[in-house]
Amino acid sequence: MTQPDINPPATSLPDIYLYDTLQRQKVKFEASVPDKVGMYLCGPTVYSDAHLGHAKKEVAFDVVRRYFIHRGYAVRYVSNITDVGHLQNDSDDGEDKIARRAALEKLEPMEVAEKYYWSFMDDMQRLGVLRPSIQPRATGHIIEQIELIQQLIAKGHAYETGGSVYFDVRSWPEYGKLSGRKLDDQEEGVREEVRSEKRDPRDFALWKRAEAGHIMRWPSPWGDGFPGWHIECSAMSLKYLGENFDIHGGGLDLQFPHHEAEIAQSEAAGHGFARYWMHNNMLTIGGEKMSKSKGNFTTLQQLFERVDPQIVRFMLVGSHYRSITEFSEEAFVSAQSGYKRLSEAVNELERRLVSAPAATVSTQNAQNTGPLMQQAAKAAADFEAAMSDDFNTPRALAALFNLTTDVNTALAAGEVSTQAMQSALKVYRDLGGKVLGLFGGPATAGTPQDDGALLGTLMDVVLQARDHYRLNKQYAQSDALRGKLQEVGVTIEDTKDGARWKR
RNA sequence: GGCACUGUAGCCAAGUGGUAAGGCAGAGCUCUGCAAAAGCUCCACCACCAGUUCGAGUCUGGUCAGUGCCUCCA
Repeated sequence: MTQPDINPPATSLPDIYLYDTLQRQKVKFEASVPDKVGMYLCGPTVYSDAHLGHAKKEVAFDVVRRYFIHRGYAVRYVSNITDVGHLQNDSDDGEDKIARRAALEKLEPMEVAEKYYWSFMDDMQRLGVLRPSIQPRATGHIIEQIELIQQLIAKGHAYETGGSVYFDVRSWPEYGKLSGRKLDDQEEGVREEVRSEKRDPRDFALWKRAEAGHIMRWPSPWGDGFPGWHIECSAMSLKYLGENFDIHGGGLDLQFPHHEAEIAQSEAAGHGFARYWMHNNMLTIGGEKMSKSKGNFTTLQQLFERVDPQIVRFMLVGSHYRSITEFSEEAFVSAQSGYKRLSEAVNELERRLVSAPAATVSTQNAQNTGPLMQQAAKAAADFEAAMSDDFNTPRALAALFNLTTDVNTALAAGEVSTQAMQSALKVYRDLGGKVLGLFGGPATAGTPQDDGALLGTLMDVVLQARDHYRLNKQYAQSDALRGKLQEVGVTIEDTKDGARWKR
């Protein structure tokens, strides 16, 4: 992706408010270090292909990041890759997810991690998700994780037993503050614990002893083993973002126990942790959460075979990140049409700007400058207001749609000053493009100047032939030509400036 | 069972107590040889009941329906 440019925000731009899960309300964002934002996002466990639910999360936080950049912040965006195979469940005989996959695919565990890591990266690139500033891997930070565990043991918040180390939940009264759980409330609900080495069934593993045959294992002060699921995020965020970094993000389903455990580990070890917590809601299909375990998922690769990634992204930003997004085939048909409406307006503006350089604009067209200039400014202001209010992308999108009506109206009315067209185009490019991540990919409908010179010339020939028929009122022939072209995906539109084509 | 959350037009989806954004689909009209594109117009008793208020989709209580987390999950 192109790097967003430095566009110093006007002083009148609204303060940014975000919904903090910890405080359970929208709060004004204030950076811990002026003009800088440190973000940590829980990344994928790379043992299978990413699906649409992962895309919702990645796009949601990508937009948050992009908006901060737009507002002039330098963002350090850290998103981890979990390449340690965590257990399928909490019992001793649970299988390691990556090892299981490795056996299935007859690959080395690290081959599995590599394969799905790159598959994930490909998917994200196609979705227009900016690459993280730092993308640390869990297996590359075993030492940091061990150190953190040692700190917890030293402070009496963790204990070793039989080669495993557990976090002592009872030693940390704040455990439960993020998810609003009280230890005693849960007592009833916790299922019977098979393993007896924990002091309390809710204690969670920081380090697990590797049983014989467990492939992914590392030496530690407690013998060969592997890190618990939660500790990597605490260790890596501390290393790359330091204490009291700004924003920690992730899926709502990670709120408990994962994020709860992260906070407990970091703070019990004596480190300040995230200042704001953001959680995206789930993506559903048929009213049910799309998830790997339910098997009701559509992988991004499958999806991209029939839906343009830009359309997928457009659909995702069409609902708020804290709302449930209902996915259906109909949603894509709708998104396709909606996105086309926006991108056509962008294309049309570009076409006009190419064919009507500023120098040729006569002063009598200046009357058209006013309305569109103001409308573009209003769209930008509406967009900023929406995004500043907890990243309300649907409302931001509505501002672009309103502008689109204004643009189409102005263009249909006659010539518009290049200045007005440029300011409208700037709204699409800077806000829809750089902030929402749209209009950047291959989804943008091809314009003649994008295509090879040969194709352009050929089309000119075809259109000239068709014009000839039309001038002679040989409509059967001209319509046949149009029909043929439509069959191969080329649409002809007759305008008062002559015919044009697009695909 | 515990803890959260949601219920807005055919579909998707915003909504910060003051006569319901936006998109898709649909209907009519304008433009057009036709079509497409575009524009204009039309299209919601905000799950239900009660309360607070001059006024409630928006606050409070209750009812119904559904979802998420409490076990791996974005």
